[in-house]
Amino acid sequence: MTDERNLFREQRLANRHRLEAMGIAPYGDAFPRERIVELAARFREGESARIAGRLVLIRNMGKSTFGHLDDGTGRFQIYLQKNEVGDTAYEAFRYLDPGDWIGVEGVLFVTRTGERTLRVARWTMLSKALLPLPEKWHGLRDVEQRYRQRYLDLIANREVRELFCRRSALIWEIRQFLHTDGFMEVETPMLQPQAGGAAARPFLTRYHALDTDMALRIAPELYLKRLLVAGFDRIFELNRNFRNEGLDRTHNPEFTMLEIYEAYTDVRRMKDLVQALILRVADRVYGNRTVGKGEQAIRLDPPWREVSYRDLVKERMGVDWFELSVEAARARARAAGLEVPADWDHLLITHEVYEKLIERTLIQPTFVTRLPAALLPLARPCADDPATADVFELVIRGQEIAPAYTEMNDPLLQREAFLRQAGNNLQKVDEDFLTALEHGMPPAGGMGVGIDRLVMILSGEEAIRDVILFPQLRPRNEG
RNA sequence: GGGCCGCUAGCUCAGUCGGUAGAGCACAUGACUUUUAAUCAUGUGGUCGCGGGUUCGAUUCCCGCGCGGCUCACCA
Repeated sequence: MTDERNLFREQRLANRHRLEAMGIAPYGDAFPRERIVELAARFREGESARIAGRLVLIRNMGKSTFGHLDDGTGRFQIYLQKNEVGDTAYEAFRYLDPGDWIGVEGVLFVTRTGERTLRVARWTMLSKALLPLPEKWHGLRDVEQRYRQRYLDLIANREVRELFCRRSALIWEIRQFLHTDGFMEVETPMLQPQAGGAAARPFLTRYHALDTDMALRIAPELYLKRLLVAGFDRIFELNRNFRNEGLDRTHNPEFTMLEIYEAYTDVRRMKDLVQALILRVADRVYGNRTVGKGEQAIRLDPPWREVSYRDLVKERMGVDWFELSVEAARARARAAGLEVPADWDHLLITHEVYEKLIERTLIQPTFVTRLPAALLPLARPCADDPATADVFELVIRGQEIAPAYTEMNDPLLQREAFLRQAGNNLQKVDEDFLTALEHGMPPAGGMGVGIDRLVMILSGEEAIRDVILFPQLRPRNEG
């Protein structure tokens, strides 16, 4: 396998040496040039042009040769004639291989079959490729290689390239939207002495200079709230979180999260904000409010359904669900096909019902409101019912896209909630954060938006690794 | 972590009911000065993922391992 690969490499190395023997440097210098996308827009026959790119196709016809140049903005056909470029330059062109980078200049014309083409007067070597491009008919299909050598995937598969261009445009659009709305982007620590703001296993590491353990953040929440204490009224952070959990179709250990906080508001403002944000990117980046295909097609046109957690559970498990004894609830959940350990209380059973039987059925955008306060220590309880939190979860295509809270800002209640969550393990309570709260945090609404999942939904993709350029894979080891 | 499936030429794939393998593209050589996944002719290219077992003989059957995919579990 390696020998075979080397054979191709040897042939290309031989071509490199032939070029060098002719006085042509295989790795050339900067080459000022016009982008192909711009050339295509201003094309006029007879005018001159200067472009550069990767030579993706070569069709040699004896004393003339056609090729296609791809510069990342587009593709353009080039044409060489032996008597035009001269014997030496034409001879040297024979030592080019598909995948090489070159620069060309010449005059524009239209071929007999109507294709816009550059007749090359001079060409310049920019970079020799020693390894071949993926197959030109079928592209690169091998899933493992697509992820391990994503650059080949991006060369060979146009739709993959477009997906990542859209992802970039989406992120730009979100930033622009928020800046226009008066939000300030901030950067808080990714390396934290104590991971907080969510319940997940962190990646742990060692900081030698301080001789102390550190964690990669699982969420930026507790630092962003410190900034609310500082008096910033509209802030957001758009960056990576790290969670040391399983790897599957919807989970990557590092993923991109947008967190937004706005002082003097609550969860209802977040509802309007997330809807406006998603519609903005759907309109401007995807140009469509219906995304995905078939039964999975998502209609983003408002209004979006809003329903309480309680009502959803009653809808699925019976109106008397919340009056049932633990034993009766357990029996009914088991009858519905769930595995329910004997020591679970009513709250845990109910949440299992929600996660396993209900959430995945919510395909169209749905705000699930009033979740159990016991599960959400960082949210403020509802005024009319302290057992439920004043929150929503935006669910689309069965996936949680954006949780939003009216944020907890009472330091005493916050401490109680932390202690309940930590099982009175004092190690886990973030005292620095509680101290900040004791200095006074204004009432605020806050929200997290899972960017990878949002891109998945808007792009109609089912696997998170298809929307991450370099998804996590098991490292290759020697055989 | 469990279950199932996959791994054959550089790429995309076929195939061998157990007798060491094929196609297209790519690559090489030749022909061709407006081609379009150029065409035509000739040719090169493989430890059939790795290791072990059964067998006269294993790419094929069995076991283990590696990597990947799907799925279940875990994951507020």
